[in-house]
Amino acid sequence: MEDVAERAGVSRALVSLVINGSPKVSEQKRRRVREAARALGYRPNLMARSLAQQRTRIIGVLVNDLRNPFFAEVVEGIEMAAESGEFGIVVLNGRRDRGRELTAVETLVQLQVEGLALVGAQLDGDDLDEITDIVPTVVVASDFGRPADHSGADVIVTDGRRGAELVVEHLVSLGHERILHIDGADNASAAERRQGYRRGMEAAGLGELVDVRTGGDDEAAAFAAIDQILAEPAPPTAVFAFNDLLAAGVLDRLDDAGVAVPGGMSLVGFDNTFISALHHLALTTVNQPRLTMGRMAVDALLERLNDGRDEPVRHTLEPELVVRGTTGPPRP
Amino acid sequence: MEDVAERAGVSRALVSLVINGSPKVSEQKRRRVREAARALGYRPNLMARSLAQQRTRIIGVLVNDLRNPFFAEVVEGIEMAAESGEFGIVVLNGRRDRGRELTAVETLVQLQVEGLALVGAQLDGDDLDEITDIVPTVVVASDFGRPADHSGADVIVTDGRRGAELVVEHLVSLGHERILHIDGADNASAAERRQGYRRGMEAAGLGELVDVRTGGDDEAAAFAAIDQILAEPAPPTAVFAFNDLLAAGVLDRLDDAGVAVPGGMSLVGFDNTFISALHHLALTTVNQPRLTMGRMAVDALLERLNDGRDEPVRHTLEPELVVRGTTGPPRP
DNA sequence: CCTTTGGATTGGAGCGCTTCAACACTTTAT
DNA sequence: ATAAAGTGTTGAAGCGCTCCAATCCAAAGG
Repeated sequence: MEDVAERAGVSRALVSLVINGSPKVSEQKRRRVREAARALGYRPNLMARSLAQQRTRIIGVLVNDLRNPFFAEVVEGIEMAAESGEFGIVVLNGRRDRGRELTAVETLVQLQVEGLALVGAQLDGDDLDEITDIVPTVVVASDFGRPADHSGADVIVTDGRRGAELVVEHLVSLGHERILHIDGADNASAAERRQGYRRGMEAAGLGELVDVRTGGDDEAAAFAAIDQILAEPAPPTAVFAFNDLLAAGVLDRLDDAGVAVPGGMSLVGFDNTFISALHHLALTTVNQPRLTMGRMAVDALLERLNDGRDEPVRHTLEPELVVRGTTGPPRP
Repeated sequence: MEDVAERAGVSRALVSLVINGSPKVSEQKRRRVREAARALGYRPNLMARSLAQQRTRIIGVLVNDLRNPFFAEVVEGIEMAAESGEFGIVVLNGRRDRGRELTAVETLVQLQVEGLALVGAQLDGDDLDEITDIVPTVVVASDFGRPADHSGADVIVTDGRRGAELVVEHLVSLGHERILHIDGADNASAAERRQGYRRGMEAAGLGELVDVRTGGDDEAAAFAAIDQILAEPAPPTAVFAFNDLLAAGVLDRLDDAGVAVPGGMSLVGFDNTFISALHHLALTTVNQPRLTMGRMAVDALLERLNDGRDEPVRHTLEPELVVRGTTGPPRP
């Protein structure tokens, strides 16, 4: 910067003004500075600028698992919204590990991000409380189920309970009774969907038949559960899997076992990722508006940063059942 | 930091030493500083630290498209390797747009990243030359086809030419002759695969039948091409798609058109993403060792940063044909 | 001709940290 | 006892930038 100033025959302060597009600089000097900067290949040091300015214009994003297309799309939504709000984002990958998530958050905080978006985080409520004290936070696509007044974080979720209910209703309307749920284990949104499943079953008078098995959040997690289920005397006629990835695993395993879908077993996923739309899977699933969720997350953050809101908000989006080819009437 | 120093009754310099784990600090003061820091909830400002230290220990990662599981996994490989090299990474998403990639690189450079990994970048050779002058760069999973001495960037690729040849060889060995290629349009690794396809066809004496159609890099891009192909008098008996995503689109469209796979048409993808492994697709494809690519990319960067290497290296990994269920003998 | 006004420019302090030379104490060797 | 050699600790400079108050200058007003 020093060099640029010298070459342009002005002070460092003036260079700063030009770089930041201040209106109160004469055309002539502006040109000279611009030119000098180009000639010297000058690029401002973002670190120094942030330090001096006492702000970074960065939103930190912690994502549970980048490989899951669902999260990847939420992140894209966040990115696009941040961009139009003149913010950059820094994405860190928790890789499904709470410890890693914690250090990732620490890194982001030290990076002085102005806001934090936790996408599908595994953190627990206490972690969240601590974080919220430090930096404006929005939780996306996972629910810590805290009373609104307890945690300071904003929450953007699709109603997982309702989504699960829709699934059960759909299956019941097809005539299913033995509907089993392979859950997301300790995944952040697993509890809600479990609950929705239960309520749906009870509402249909099927409370006795509630059956939840431990799954996880990828294809592999489905294998053990399915093997076990098929070995039992009275297997279910329908399986509701925690998410599309898990459902894909279920589908594979059923295929291995020679069980036709939906002829021998109906199957439903969750998330409506592009995978479920592939014709060869044609997975019945529940849609979550991913881009919208990302956008709303950023909006929530910006309201805090720009408009000074400081009570937490919670936006619950409506899930939508997407019926494709993996659900049908139960086998006789 | 000031406050911590005061509370612990020491100088700011000492606090710095403690934070950075210097061995030359007495146990007593170390404890006092630690305690004061905890009590005050002190966290070092990474920006200030980087500024003072004149290094960031950050590797910038620019990725072509986060939604493509292939890239997401390469990024995971990079992340894991960076972590063990005591580096952090910052991931920016180019979203398949050269302009956005350019500004992303600019952002990363201003962030003072110490190294840059371009994953599947769309940038052209001149862009790359400029970037290379500024920061150590490694190009992953895309090839600018520059002579080694021309660009200063390291390159980590799977041999796309060879991969495409393997595909053609496989199809030819099954008896196919009318093998068509739906390419990746102007995607960074499209040219290599096109070339491999051509060479494979020529080597098999099928030079006359070379037929390349414009595709892209996701499912949607396949539709137009397939519709057109099926409308022609003598459709091919096999299609080699640029990547798995595109192949999935082809599969869908063939399905719509009532063409059986592989009975009526054989199909091959590229990348061996988890999608191709789903039993219901069971896509024959070409594997790229994604995690290894990520690791090698970081290694290349670290050699430059830590060991001072400064001539570019190029690592070409061997592709591997993965035969699944979408390829078989041609229809009669 | 002198004062006012207002826009353009600049000096310098300060952002939170690291680092290095210098200093203050101990301990050990002489 | 004194010098030499460690150990721990600190003051202050400096990293690259921003931004405020101060200054400068030219045009306008009296």
